[in-house]
Order: sequence, then C-alpha cells, then structure tokens
Amino acid sequence: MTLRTRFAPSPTGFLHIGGARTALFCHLHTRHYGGTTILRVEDTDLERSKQEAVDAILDGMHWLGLDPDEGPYFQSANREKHLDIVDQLLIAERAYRCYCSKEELDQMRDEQRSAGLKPRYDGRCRDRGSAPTPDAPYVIRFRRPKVGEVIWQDKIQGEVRVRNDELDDLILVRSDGSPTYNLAVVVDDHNMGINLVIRGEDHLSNTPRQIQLFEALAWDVPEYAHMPLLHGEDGAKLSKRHGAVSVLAFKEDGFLASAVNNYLVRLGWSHGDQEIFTTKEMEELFDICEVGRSAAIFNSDKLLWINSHHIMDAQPEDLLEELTYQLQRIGIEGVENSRLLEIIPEFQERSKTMVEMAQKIAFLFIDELPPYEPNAAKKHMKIAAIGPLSELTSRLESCQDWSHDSIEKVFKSILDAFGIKMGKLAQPVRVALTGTATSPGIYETLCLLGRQKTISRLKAGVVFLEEKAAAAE
RNA sequence: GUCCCCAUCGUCUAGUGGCCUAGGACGCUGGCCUCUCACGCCGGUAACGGGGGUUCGACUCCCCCUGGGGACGCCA
Repeated sequence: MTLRTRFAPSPTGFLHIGGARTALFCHLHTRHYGGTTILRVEDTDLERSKQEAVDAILDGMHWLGLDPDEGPYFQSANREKHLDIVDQLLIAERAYRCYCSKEELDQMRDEQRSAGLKPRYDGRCRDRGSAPTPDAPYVIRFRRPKVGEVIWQDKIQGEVRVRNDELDDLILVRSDGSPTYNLAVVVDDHNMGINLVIRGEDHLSNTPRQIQLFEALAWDVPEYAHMPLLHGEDGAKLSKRHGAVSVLAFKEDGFLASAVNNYLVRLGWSHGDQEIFTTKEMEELFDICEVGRSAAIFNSDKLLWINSHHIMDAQPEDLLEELTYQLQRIGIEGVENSRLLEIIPEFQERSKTMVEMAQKIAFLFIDELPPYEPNAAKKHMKIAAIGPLSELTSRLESCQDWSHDSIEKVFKSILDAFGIKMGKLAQPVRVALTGTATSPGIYETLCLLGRQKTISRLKAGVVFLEEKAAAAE
C-alpha cells in the first residue's frame, strides 16, 4: 500500500516554525517511503480563514522545499460530502440533534469544573425525541459508544488507550449547518485515502474521537504519529506570543531553507552523532518512527551554527538567489552572477547568515570610499604606515598583472624594503580598502576589489594618514 | 480541577541492564594556526530531578512524588 500523508494547516495565520516542522516531518517520512504528500487547508471555520493566510502558508512551504505532491485541497469545498455522511449517521442513529444553548453548555461545564470533573457534554439530548419548539436551533452530535476504549499504535507515542467514558458526544454540525473540524477531517482523510496522519501532539485528544467516527462509518482507520511539540524559549507551546514567527522571517534573516530544515529535523530525531544533513540525506534517513517523545525548545544559537555550515558546504551557485535577495535589500542591485560567483567562495566560511554575507561584501560594490570604522582606523591607520602604504600604491600601479601571485610579490617587496611584518602592512591596507579590520586574505581582497578601486582607496588612505600626521604636528 | 504525555549537561541529543569513571553537538571558555576575521584543530566547563522497588548489577525495567507540557470550544 502506498503511503499517503497530509499536512493540514488551518489558514488563520502564516506558517510558523512549529507548523513547518510538522510539514517537514510529513514530507521527509513520506519521501523516505516513496509516498505521496497532500496539502489540505482546514478552512471549515470560514470566519477565521483568510486567503492571505493560505498564500503565506504556501509561500512558506515552497521556500522550505516542502511543496506537496497533491493539493492544496480546501476542506470547505467538501462541505456537501461531510454533510451527506452526517445524514447517514443520523439515519443509523449514530448521531442526534442537540438543542442545548451555549449558555446552558457553559453553565454545565462550570458546574462540572467546580465539582472537580473534566468539563464535557453530558449527553442530555441523546435521547430527547423531538425539538422543544418546531424551529429550535440545534447542532448535530455524534452518538459515541459509551463503553469500551479506543486503542491505537501511535508511531511515535506507542500504544495509546482512551476509555470511551472519558470522551463526550462531539459536535459534527454547527447550528448554522456547517460541518466541524472533527467530522471534516475524518471524511476527508477517508476520501483522500490518507493512511498515515502525522500531526502535533496537541491533536492527541482528537484522535480517539476521530477513530470512533471511522469505526462508526466502518472505514479503515489510518495510522497516526503524534509529534512532540516545539516549545519557545520559555518552555511553553509555541504561539504568536512566544516568538512563533513566520518561517519566511528566517529567509529575511538570511537563513537557508536547508539549514532551517536541518535544524528542525534534529529536534526530536537523530542519526548517530551527525549534526549536518543535506536535504537529500534527510529524505533518505528520516523515519517518523524514530522520533522521540519529549518536546524540544527552540534554540537560535544552534540554528545559526547549522546555517553557517550550510553556507560553507553550499555550491556558490546555490547561494546566488539568497545573496542577490539580501544585496537588493541593502540597496545593491544589478551585480552580475559571474562576479558574485567569484566573490562568494571567499565569504562562505565567514558568514553565519546571508544577511551577514551581503553586508560583508558590500564594500566591493560601493563607488565612494568606504567609511572607516573608528576602532579599526584608530588601531591600524598609524602614521608610520604612510611610507609603506604610498610605496605599495605606486608599485601596485605599475604592476602589470593583477593576480594573486603578482600582488603577493609586491607586498613581499614592501615588507623587505621597510623591514616590517605583514600585519603592519596588511591591516592598514585592509582598513583603507574595506573600512574595517576584517576581510578575506589581503591578496584575495585586492583581487576581488580590482585594480582601480584598490588604487584609489589606497591613495585615499595615504591622504587620510598625511592629514592625520599634519594634524599631529 | 480532570484526563493524557514527557523527564540525561543551560539547549539539542546518544544511550535500550553490565561496553558509562555517561558519548556527540550548540553555547561559554583556555590554547594552537595566522596579514585581520572566519574556518579548522587540541583542551576545559556542564547532566542521568527525588524516593522506593526488581536484579548479582540500573541512565536504562516497575511504582510513587516532584517538575514541565498538552487537551478539555457550535477553533483547528
């Protein structure tokens, strides 16, 4: 039997990191077993469903490389099918009309709570024959079995048992005639041939109810895997209040999709001591059955470290898109890919994020002189560097071949001529060229910057030093 | 409150009764490398929540406590 899994978000907001993890685990497990992933938007609550949210979820999944094989399907489109099933249940007396008002139910729950009981519907309309008044509003409830228990072998949680008397008669159809989530899920999972449901542990308590429904309809029950939740830094379930930001915010912040996936997959799952996984490796190795049962706390330091590794390990071509995106965000546009491809390798192991990379390479593209960082200038732009710097400038000007080796020879000749150490030369040069005290190797930096900009910035550096010397007198 | 789940370094985890004086990773930290930064390498820091059992022997099995989390909607 071919594996069919679904990711079923409700369109009430963007795809956050916890939802992304669920989608990822679905995707990975399904890929491992060669199955089919289905995206189904759970929009039975039309009031809270938003098209923008659907788009945001789709965008988030696409960025992470989690596009579904089928869908998106919209649960609201299946309304008639859901309601047909309820008719069947009504006829079979597995469902009944309940005329209780919300106030009545609230009061009932309050009483139960104060009596130390679990609040739940007490079934008072179960055997009510007729409507209190002909036009009384009603909901339709499922007539659950009262005895026995629901047992299933959860792929993560192991055997789970729930006594039927712990449950209550859930609502299938609202008083406005619309199907509820639990009904829609069961009908859709069945109709779509879903045979494995992977979802968050927060759905654990829905599962026995849904299994009861499957059984009442004499349908095959899918398998289940309830993932432990991802918690925020405060240890509580991720929510908008607990820093559950859109996954696309990670793109903004310069994270690579593969790194985000890699980070997420290690929360609850491991493969020996391996920390860094390519997407392909994850798809080959991951198995939902190996996921642990305890919740994990989101830790941005680890994500940053993983991101830096994915940047280092990437082919430069694979960084083009994200780098161009980040450059454009800081106002640098129109840089040729071929030029970027020369630059990227020098910055891969120096950038933890693509934002950082864009910032670090920005000095190469500005036409004006780079502003000197005060600390860098103070520490390295010493008056004593005037001689070496100006001599270097003129020797570079007459240097025929702007290559790493030729540039190195020129530098070495200056070192010999002045009897100074590399640090005394390279650092002032670095500040003059980049405005900062850090950059790739100095020869590489000159190569990337090019002859023209190098010479003019060095000259400006000499002027800067001369002015400084003049002011000191 | 009721029901359910979880419990190894601050964090992510390995560990499936003896290989554990508990391994790896992030973080923090000492050092090496070095033209800077980074990478890399070497070292350090730090954990089996508590109490009972079971056993020749428990991080590993059972029970209780404690702690954390989740669920209890005409939301999904």
